Amino acid sequence: MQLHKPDVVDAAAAILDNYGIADLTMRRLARELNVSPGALYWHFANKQELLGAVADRILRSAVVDVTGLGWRRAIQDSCAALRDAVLSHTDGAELVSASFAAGQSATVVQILDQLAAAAAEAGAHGDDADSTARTLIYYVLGFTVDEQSRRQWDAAGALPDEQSVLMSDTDRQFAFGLSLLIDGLAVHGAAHDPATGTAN
Amino acid sequence: MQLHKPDVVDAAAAILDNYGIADLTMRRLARELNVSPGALYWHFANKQELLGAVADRILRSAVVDVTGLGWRRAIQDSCAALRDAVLSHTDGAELVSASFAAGQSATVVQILDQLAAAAAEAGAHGDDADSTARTLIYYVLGFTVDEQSRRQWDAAGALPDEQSVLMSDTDRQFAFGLSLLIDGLAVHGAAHDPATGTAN
DNA sequence: ACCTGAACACCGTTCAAGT
DNA sequence: ACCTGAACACCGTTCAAGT
Repeated sequence: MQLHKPDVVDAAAAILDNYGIADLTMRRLARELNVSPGALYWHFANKQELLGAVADRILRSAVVDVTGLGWRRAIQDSCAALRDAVLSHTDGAELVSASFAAGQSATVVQILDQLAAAAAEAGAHGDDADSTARTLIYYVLGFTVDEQSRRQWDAAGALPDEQSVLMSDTDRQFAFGLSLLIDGLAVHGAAHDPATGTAN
Repeated sequence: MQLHKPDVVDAAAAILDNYGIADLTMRRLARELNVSPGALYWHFANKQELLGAVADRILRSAVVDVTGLGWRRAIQDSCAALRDAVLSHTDGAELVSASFAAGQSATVVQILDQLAAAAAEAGAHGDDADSTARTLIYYVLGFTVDEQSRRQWDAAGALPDEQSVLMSDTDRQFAFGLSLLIDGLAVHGAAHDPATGTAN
């Protein structure tokens, strides 16, 4: 049977989830698919492009509809969905972060656009809306990479889990950092667009 | 002559500056130092530790004295110094970002402490001051990794430089994102500590 | 059009043995 | 204490040749 792009990406995602990013190599992936390493290069120009496709697969659940929510909830929901998506796969934050930095994730760009639209709604103009969106992405990816590496570190040490109905500490920390950005944006929006003021 | 840790780090930094992070390998470094690859493992446990030492070398100029400046300038100056330091070495942002994520840079922790102190001065308590400091670092590292990869991309294409006495666009964008965080922090500080209010 | 086989030019890390 | 030599177990990528 022939090799198709979605099958390759699925197999790559499976290696990621079961063994982590260090084991996601072209040779290992080829072995799993019962093809020679060179075969992958018919479908993908290089490893970066393959990883970008895996990143976009991870981010399928990260694109949420936020129309009509108001800019605050739009930002909160988009960022929460992004965080949840990357945390739900082994080394997902690291992979998406690297693919974003390499300019290989179309989906991150899509999320960036959504966030920029929300920033515009908050009163940021043109360039500032883009800067705001990028700042939000830097925050979410930086936070989640950190969060995920800590998790995996003390998954070995197996700390007492402390689960409850309450928000976990990391949830609160995530919300706090995000609130700094959102409140800062509100200040800027109010300064440049007094009509809207502190509404929403 | 014997191999000493600072010499190894200097040689590694030289490779980084002249050839980039992809060429900073243990074997290449050993070749440059006229030793066998195994020799490096007498002085450093592994590559991560070596890279952490290089990161700390890059960050020597990133630790600035901000006592008595007030929390806004303290944050602005610390972040500007961090940005300048990583941008002054080829792939410096990527290296420092990776070393920070791997928990191998003592200097980033030091900067983190400074930022947390400034956040406390702004009215953030305990955990929130730490969260604020981490958020600032995520921002600066995310921004600079992006900025540096764009620079290197169009260093090949050699776009017209557009240098002038004016602030460059990236300087303004950096300041804008940072102002979101600073203004957000001011809102939180004012909310929890009405006495200080909007001073500083 | 799609894939194999084999090569090219590398990696990080370990470790017995030397001095 | 510090380093060599050599090995182990891999990498990403290319490309003539096959079907």
